[in-house]
Amino acid sequence: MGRHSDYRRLIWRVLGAAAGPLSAEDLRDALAETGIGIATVYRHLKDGLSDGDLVCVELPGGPKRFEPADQPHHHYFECVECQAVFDLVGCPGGLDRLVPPGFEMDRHEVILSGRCHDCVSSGREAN
Amino acid sequence: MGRHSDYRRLIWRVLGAAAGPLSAEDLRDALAETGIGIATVYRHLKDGLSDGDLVCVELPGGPKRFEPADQPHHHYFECVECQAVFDLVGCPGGLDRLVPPGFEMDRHEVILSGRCHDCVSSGREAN
DNA sequence: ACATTAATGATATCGTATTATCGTTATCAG
DNA sequence: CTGATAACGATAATACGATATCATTAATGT
Repeated sequence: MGRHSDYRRLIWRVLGAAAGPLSAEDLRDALAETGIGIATVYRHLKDGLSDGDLVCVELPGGPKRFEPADQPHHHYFECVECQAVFDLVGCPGGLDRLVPPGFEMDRHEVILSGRCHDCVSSGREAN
Repeated sequence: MGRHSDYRRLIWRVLGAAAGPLSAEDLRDALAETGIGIATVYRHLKDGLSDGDLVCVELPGGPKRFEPADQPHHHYFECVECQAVFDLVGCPGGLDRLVPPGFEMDRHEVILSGRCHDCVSSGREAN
């Protein structure tokens, strides 16, 4: 095997412990001490997608983010200050009544945005 | 004045008649007969944003889309077949209860996806 | 007619996220 | 030790949306 075949394990561990989906850069930063290169991060993320272990989350105006595939249906909160994305629990009902006649909905996404706990309590302000 | 100062009017007319927000490319295609260039489209869109006449809508994995600013709060349906985006009327309630303690929500977005009326009735299938 | 100005189109350039290339290095088998 | 293999890092290349540049042309005023 190659030099550090445990990078994959490290990435999985970081993703598993995260409060929400992480981007490739987030992961590289989280593992900066190990000296991991961005190419390696993308490689493992790609493998994870093919293997079905990871899912990709796209939010408006940001890079692709990734999280373990074995999570129940949920949505996201994006902090406008620190750009972090947090998983939310639960799902609002009543979405079906928004669907126009003749349309067929098979997915939905709910994205809340505002300031996260840390940014609120540290008083960071939008400018 | 310049050659065709009515491009702006044309763009506004197309946006006003559209079933949802349009991208710069959508607009160029809609006005293809006029020979409008993509630079002109972007120029007028940019002006519209500065003037507050237009708003920008970003959906995951797509280009920026634009629509008139004088519309009531609403959400979107994106067709996975033809990629068109449609305005929806109404807004599901109960989003506040998704906000974790200590977080402050100031915006939300709801995006439904599936197949639009035309793609359903014409039998186009996802592959 | 002539000069001025503003709008335009072609295209070059940019920014950013992502992927591909390739030489290097660690690990392992014989 | 030697050769093969797989993982790696640096970085070149790509994709694509958006912007900047610049010469051209239409409308306007004189």
